[in-house]
Amino acid sequence: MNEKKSTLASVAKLAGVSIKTASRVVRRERNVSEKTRSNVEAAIRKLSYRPSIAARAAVGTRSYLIGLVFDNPNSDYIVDLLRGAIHQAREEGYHLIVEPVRSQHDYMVHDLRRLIIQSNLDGVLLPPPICDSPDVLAVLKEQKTPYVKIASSESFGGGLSVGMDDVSAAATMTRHLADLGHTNIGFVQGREGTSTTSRRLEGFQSAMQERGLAIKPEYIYEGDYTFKAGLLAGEQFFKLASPPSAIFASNDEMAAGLAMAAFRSGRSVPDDISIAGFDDSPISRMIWPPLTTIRQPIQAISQKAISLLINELRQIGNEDSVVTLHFDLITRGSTARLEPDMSY
Amino acid sequence: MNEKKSTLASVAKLAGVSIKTASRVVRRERNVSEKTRSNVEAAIRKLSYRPSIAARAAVGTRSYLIGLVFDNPNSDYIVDLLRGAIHQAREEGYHLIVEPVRSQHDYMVHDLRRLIIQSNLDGVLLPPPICDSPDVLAVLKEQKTPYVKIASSESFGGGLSVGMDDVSAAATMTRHLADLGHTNIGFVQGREGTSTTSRRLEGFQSAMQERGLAIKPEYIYEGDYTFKAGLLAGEQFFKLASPPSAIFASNDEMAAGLAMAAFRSGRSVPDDISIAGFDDSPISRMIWPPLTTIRQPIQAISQKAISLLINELRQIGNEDSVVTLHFDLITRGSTARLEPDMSY
DNA sequence: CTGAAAGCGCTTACAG
DNA sequence: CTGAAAGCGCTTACAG
Repeated sequence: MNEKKSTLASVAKLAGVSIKTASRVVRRERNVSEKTRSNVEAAIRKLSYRPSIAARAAVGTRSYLIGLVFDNPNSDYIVDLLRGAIHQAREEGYHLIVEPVRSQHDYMVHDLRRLIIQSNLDGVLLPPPICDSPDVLAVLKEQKTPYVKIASSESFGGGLSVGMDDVSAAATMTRHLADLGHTNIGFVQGREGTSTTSRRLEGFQSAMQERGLAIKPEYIYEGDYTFKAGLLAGEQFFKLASPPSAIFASNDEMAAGLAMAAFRSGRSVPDDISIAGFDDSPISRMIWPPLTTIRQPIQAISQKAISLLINELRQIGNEDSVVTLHFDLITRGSTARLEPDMSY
Repeated sequence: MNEKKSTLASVAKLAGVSIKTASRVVRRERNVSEKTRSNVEAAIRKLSYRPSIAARAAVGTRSYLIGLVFDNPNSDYIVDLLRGAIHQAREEGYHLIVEPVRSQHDYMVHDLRRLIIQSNLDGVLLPPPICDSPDVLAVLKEQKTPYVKIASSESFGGGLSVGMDDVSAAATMTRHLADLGHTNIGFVQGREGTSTTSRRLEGFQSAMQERGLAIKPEYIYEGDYTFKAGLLAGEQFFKLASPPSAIFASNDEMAAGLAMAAFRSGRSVPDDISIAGFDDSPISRMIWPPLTTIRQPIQAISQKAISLLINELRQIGNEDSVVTLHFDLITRGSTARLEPDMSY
């Protein structure tokens, strides 16, 4: 109950060494004898000592502050990212400074520069889409501030990067639908110009080819990641003489739109039509039946990103500057085996 | 471009005063002559000086760190709260430490205590539902850490509190439906036991009475804030011999479920049935037609909350310890005037 | 491998 | 109304 903050001095005293030596152990420097190290470590444990970030930062060279700069309309994504990043940062003795920006505004670059200087940020975490902003990367380079990009398009701008394999995830979903017996599979694309859009399409196409299934032009709809695009895609598909028996949308919102279109045309999901999404966003569980989808390990991604960044700051370095993490196929009620008597 | 961090010493030098006096101006203390003050303020502006939070914190008494502790599944709400809080905190020279917790876990209280001690938090911001946790309030009181509750149920636990008038918001929405000519108005409640649920019901009831409209028991459905509850509510309403011509759901997800039920029963929104939600959450714009709803000034609420908290920390004090902010009625496509020939 | 000294940018008592 | 001094908890050179 009566916890009190312990200091480096108290640790040093308990271990019978100088403050400097205690500091060396805390900071995992070399040149400490094994015996001294274990003595100090025992004292640290006993006093449950954690270095004061404030004092460290006061010294000047480092702030032990990492910025999470975001301009992303998807709050669920951001909060998940935040959870992973906070956890890892705290683990390594860093604080996280969250900064929401509006990338379309001119003063965004100015604000960012000010934030970096003012708060003396050691490094910055860059989720999409801001990770693909040349202006932002230019400021970071000008300020010589290290950064990690999350799910960036390719190796744009260099630097550290953590992401997921969209191509193989989309291929996995496509194979799932094929495995359920579907051969007429529709696909709804995301917004043109974003890297996920083309990579998810690529995964769909490669799996279709792999299974020897035809990709009919009328089964591909150019969407934009909105519910309404899914609704329109569904209306168009269901007007066809022979509509697809399964549709894979590039995200969950469009899949929800497809489900709405299905209901409006009197079709039942998944009995009459299987629908699959991507992202495992909350809407995938908000509608009925819930959506089969792809889950990204968002927290793991941001944890890894922080970890790469801190290794860089400590000049430990990283084996790979680009890390790709795995995804999960989540099967729920919106997809089902194609019943032979249902096909026309 | 070549900005550099300016220090209190540089400000003092430029203004021709001691560091201590410069500090007094920065901290808005009394006992500084008008002339000296304006000199120092000019120097501050010229050097665009901002105090180093780290150095301040190193001194010990204050950390200039405010914790935002949350356990809320609604990410959009949290991110909005975050925007307002970050903005205001930065404005006042504070940093925000974000801490996601899981209130059902036993170690949550332990983690919170540790966070407060470790990071030496000056104060804490408590959004719902954690603002109603007796355990959390107990830790805060034990640590003598000031806090502000957001949208707390009544004056539970004392302390500072900022929220919105749910009763009057629900009444406003009900009047809107009555003004459109609806007399048979259904209502879908939220989850039993939460304070918003009873307050929104209360607002509905009082406005109905005010307009002399009957509240039929079969027009009230006990929901739980989920999409599915809205779906089930709709199915039940539409089975009635004379269903309502307008339905007001206690949140947007349930309203979206109602819309889905309407479509499935072959009804058109808003021509056959008007539907209204509450919260102005993203789903209200994700479905078609978009929902008429109530918008809470979430960012303004968290700004005000931070401002109250900091006044408390500075021992300036606040006029009111409980602040209620206003809401907006957002009319969109899901509600329409009741056409005489449509009523049966 | 270990330590005594100086200093980070600020604030808190204490004087005048 | 204003200032010189001491110190916050740590780190960075510099010695030995």
